[in-house]
Amino acid sequence: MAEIAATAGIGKGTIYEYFNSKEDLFFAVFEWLSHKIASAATVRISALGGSAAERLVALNDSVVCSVLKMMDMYSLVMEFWAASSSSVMRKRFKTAFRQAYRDFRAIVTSLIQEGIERGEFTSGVNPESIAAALVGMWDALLLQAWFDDAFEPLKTSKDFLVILLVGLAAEKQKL
Amino acid sequence: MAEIAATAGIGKGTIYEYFNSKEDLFFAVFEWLSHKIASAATVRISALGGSAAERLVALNDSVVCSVLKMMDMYSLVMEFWAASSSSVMRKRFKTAFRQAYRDFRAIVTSLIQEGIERGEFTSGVNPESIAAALVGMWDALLLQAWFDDAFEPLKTSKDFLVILLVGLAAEKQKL
DNA sequence: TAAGCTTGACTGACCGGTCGGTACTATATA
DNA sequence: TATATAGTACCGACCGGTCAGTCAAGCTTA
Repeated sequence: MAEIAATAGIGKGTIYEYFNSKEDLFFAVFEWLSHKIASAATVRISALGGSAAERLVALNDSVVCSVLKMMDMYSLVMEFWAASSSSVMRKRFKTAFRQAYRDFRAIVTSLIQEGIERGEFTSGVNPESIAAALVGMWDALLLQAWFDDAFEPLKTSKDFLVILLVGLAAEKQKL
Repeated sequence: MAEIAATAGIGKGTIYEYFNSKEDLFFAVFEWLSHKIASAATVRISALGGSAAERLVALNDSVVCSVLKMMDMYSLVMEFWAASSSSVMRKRFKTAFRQAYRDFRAIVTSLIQEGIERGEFTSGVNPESIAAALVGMWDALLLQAWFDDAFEPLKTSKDFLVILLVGLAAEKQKL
């Protein structure tokens, strides 16, 4: 807290004018980063033209690139994950994370759903499962990149998405 | 440390007969869990018969199920991630994680590589990218399950794998 | 000058690590 | 066999450092 106050150029006591506790401040940072990532990553999909496949590729690029740009903050994400497992802060963080993941999955789900309705994607697919896996993949590729400088999350995700899109479009080939 | 000693039914000082510091103990737990997960998840793939696709499905089931069985320890994983971002312990944990991910990716990569050589999978694919995404997906689906009791990682991963396998096998359809 | 804002020295709970000491076993010696 | 010595495992009271949170004193502003 002393270090934060010093960095902010205020006295330690002043922090407590704005936050009731260190945990409150920590949670506020979590929400701030959460919104920052969400708004940076989620390009206005509906505004974007093109096929569902094209938009999925665009979303992939946007998510991976924007998180890569703030890779220096990635350690924070891990701190937040840990917070969601700490007995004291668990509830708050767990709830927030659950909601954040649900929201993000919902966006991707609707994009895939639309692809099915348009006839681009096979109807045999469960949009929610694909969305969850994609969201997870973004998370995890960035995590692997954090551990390994040699790892290329953008290339990897693009390669992967190409294959996935072939699978999604399978029905078309039967026509 | 006092609590750990109490739980172990030994005195606090005794811990230091076996570990030099709290961090050393923590790292030992990390290595223990690391091996536990690796050996539990990695079914003897080579011993397993069947096509590459079948073995990929088997691996998927094995990984997801075995981690689900030790879900109560999942919070530990998050603590370890956080440790890899903490300034003091960073190096050790980061290195270990990097290696663990590389090892696991290598297993999956070779499985996919084999599928390509056998002609099951399209040669247009980059095995490493697919492997990284799969490994990431397992990680991230379990993470989402940790946050959300309603989330079904096994079902999700199976659904997803089906679509992915269609994409991977695409070349075959051209024959 | 009064009200409100800001501050950083201070407090007390907490915790990792230490150390003097006990107890028990194994080996060597007489 | 009895005794001495050495090695090993164990213990928990204690120490010193750390840090979130407090509050009386100083400062600013109207």
